[in-house]
Amino acid sequence: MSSAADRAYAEIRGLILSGDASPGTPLREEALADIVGVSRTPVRDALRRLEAELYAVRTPGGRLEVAAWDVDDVAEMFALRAMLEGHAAARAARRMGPDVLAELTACNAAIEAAVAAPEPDVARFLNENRRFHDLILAASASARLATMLAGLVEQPIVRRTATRYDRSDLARSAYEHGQLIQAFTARDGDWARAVMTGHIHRALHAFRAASPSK
Amino acid sequence: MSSAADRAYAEIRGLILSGDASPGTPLREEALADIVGVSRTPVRDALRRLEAELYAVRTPGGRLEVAAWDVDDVAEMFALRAMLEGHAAARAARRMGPDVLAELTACNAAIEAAVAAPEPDVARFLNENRRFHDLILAASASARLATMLAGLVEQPIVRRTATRYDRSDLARSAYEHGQLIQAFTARDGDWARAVMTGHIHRALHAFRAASPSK
DNA sequence: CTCAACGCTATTGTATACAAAATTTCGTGC
DNA sequence: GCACGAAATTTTGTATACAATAGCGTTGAG
Repeated sequence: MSSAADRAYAEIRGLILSGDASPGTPLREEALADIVGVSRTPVRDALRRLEAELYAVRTPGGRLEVAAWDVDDVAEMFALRAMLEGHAAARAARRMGPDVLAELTACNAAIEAAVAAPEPDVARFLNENRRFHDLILAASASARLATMLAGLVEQPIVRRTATRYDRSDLARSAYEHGQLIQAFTARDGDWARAVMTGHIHRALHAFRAASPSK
Repeated sequence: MSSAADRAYAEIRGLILSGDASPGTPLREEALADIVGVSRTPVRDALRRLEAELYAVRTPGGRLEVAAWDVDDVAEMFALRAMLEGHAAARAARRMGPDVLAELTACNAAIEAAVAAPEPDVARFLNENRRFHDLILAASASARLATMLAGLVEQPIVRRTATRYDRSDLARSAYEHGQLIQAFTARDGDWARAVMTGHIHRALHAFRAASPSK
């Protein structure tokens, strides 16, 4: 795909998620173009994507600024993720082939290894966890689901949640993945949906517990 | 908002939904710019939106063409709508104020009037039906839900479904709306979700029944 | 001193020109 | 006649210039 527009997207998104651009900060095309080192055109493309994903919101006059995500917004994102990933798991269960099943099993073995290490390897946990969920999403074979979930799975939020996990939380996560694999093996969509929904909801509550207010 | 880009979006979307641009038709920026009567820039904006909403898909080489929606895709859209609008109804039930409740009641009265007419007024039914669902979506107070549902509620599909309805189907639809209002009055989110989910699923089956194959 | 109206500036929207990439077509060798 | 490759053409990506519009400050009157 396009290089300049993608770099602009990644860079601006990084500015927002890192907090360098705090909520309410105006997102001016020319200023961002200078920062990224490209012209306004690819920056505009990037801003449109960020707007569609609600990283940026439009002021009455048509200007863009960094969106403010409060705790409720994040909770809503988790709730939507729980529904959509649950749906993805149900679809995947009906479509799962032995090859994907083997990949998932290997992936979760890596997760368990990361958890079982003397000092839990959180970075590896996160990478493999992401891969696990991506495999299921791919197996669900729904382009629409993939598009909708793209803007919903915030690695920075997942990370903030996971870094609050102690070893037992991480182990529980791996255990739930194991249950998912069982549900896939049994081709039981309802079971897979239930496990996945619970899986995400537990993450929500871990995030909530780690949040300051409310 | 921007005028040229919006007109381009509406016009190209119209070409796709009307069938004038059949699935697989290449969407070339310059040709579309000539058709709409604007330059490539707003056309590009429009195409990006259409791509995000999966009206257009990208070929390996980065070119865009009209997406092919088969029956399964439409069924998936209904399934996602059922989940998301069910969620919206549940949220709305917890947030519903007496003013919105009154609007919904009036709106459904208009729907019942359209159904009860000697010759059912399908156009009015569709308009008020859309308004009914929009009111609930607004009451759910979730910008993210609104964004996700925007590309999912295809009026042309809703129309194709509704035009297959006989009077009893239309009446059933109005009845289900009445149940929703009851659930909102009782502030019962679970009830509202259940009714809304069923409401959409019934529409899916009406659509399926009217579809040629499968 | 306050408020409103005007003009200026900043910012986005649109058009066009140019660069890069991909596809197609034509030619050449086997 | 077919396959491979290179050039030409088409198409998209990027940059820049221009137009339109919203926001803001200033100035003047009441």
